Amino acid sequence: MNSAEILIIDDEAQIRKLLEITLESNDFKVTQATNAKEGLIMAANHPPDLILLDLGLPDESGHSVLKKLREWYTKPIIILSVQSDEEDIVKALDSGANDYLVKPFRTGELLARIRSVLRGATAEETKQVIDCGNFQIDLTARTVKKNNEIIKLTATEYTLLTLFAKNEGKVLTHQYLLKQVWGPGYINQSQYLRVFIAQLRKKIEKDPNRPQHIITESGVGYRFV
Amino acid sequence: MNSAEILIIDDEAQIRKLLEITLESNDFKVTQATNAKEGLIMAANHPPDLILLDLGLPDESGHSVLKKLREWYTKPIIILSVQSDEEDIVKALDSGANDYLVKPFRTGELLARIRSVLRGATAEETKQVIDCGNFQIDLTARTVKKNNEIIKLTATEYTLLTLFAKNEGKVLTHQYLLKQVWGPGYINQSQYLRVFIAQLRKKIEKDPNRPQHIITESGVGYRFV
DNA sequence: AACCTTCTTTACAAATTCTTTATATCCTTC
DNA sequence: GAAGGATATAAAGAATTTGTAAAGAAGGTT
Repeated sequence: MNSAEILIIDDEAQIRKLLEITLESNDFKVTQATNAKEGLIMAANHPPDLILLDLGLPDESGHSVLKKLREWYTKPIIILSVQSDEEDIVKALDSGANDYLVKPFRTGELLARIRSVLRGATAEETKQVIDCGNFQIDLTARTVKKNNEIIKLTATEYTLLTLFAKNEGKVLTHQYLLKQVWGPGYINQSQYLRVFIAQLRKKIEKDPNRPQHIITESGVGYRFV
Repeated sequence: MNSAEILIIDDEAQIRKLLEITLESNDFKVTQATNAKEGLIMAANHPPDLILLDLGLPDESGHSVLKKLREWYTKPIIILSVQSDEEDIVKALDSGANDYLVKPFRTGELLARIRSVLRGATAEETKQVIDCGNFQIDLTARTVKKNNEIIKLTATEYTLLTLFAKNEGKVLTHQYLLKQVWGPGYINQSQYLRVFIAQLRKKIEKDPNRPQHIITESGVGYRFV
């Protein structure tokens, strides 16, 4: 769900390992560079959503790397540095860094600061949409669209449809469907199912008489394709 | 050249004076509030470009003030606090603060961090007005206009409407709406919702009998389009 | 104190959805 | 191709949910 990509540019193996574990356990995708040259190449080849940059690199000044990155890279850059001098912090922030943490840093705070700077950048939420060709189910908005028009479904119809969509290709027995949608006490009310299947087909199928999505498996249940 | 307006919310006169001198000598325009209540009113009456918020206010928790501000205020907020606990920092950043400085802070660093967050804010278009075609919601002014005329909405109606506007297209359940607008203890008071939905529709819909914005999703909740 | 605004509660009307019934259609098996 | 069970569909009435008006309560203002 998170899956933002973070590039770590740091020469200390210990720090890189710590960051890797911390970030990956928080659903971030992590790539790593051990020096300035490598970092700049990796950032250019595959621009990440955020860069964690150490100022104390062996081959080039961190401030210089920051300036080079900011010539084209517009997404957030957070500086990690052992230097706590005001001069360094001001210089880094004025060169385009979004934040500056002094090592050793607290991982919880780092994560919060990462979330904070990413908030502005990745404002769009990941939509969960199931595409069924003929129509689409938007799970976050809880709507079903057909030809870009919202189809009105009752609560029960929607529950039934999402149950099908989440088990595409599988045969769902009458008992299972009745139990999931209406509850365990309704496993004998097969007529409910027939009524609601008919209503659903009327709403989503092109030709309800020849259903292409909700297929009946006679004597067993229904299958969604 | 700068002239960005900064609101200081802090009860310590010394800090306020220090900030005032520092900021004004750097071409910022400064306004001040000495407690939470005053701060919220000043921010609402004349929204500044940035807010410096002290967490240790006498009349209300700083975290609470931050949350109230973030309900409508989209520009940068920097926290100044004597608290250096990770818990406080994470909580503040996750509540929408853009940065967090521990007192005593270095003025040069503060200025650099102010420049940093202002840089991002001006780059992004801070959308303060939500256009719903038929009418517009001005989040900074806390007003709703229809045909360029201001519609009078009560506080509750406004909260409900902005909640809808911020989640356009999504179905919001009764429970969610009740929890967000009235609080967790009210999730069973669906009648409140019906009354206020009716009032809102009367005010914003062309034909309240045939709502085009607030759509009811029977058995589930409402959807705003 | 009288007034105004807003919130809360009540009562009933209207709309929607669910359940049931009735009947038609399909499919399998002999 | 006929019989019988399973499935499909329409339409009714029953039940639930939602909409609306309006009265009472609470709080703030003049």
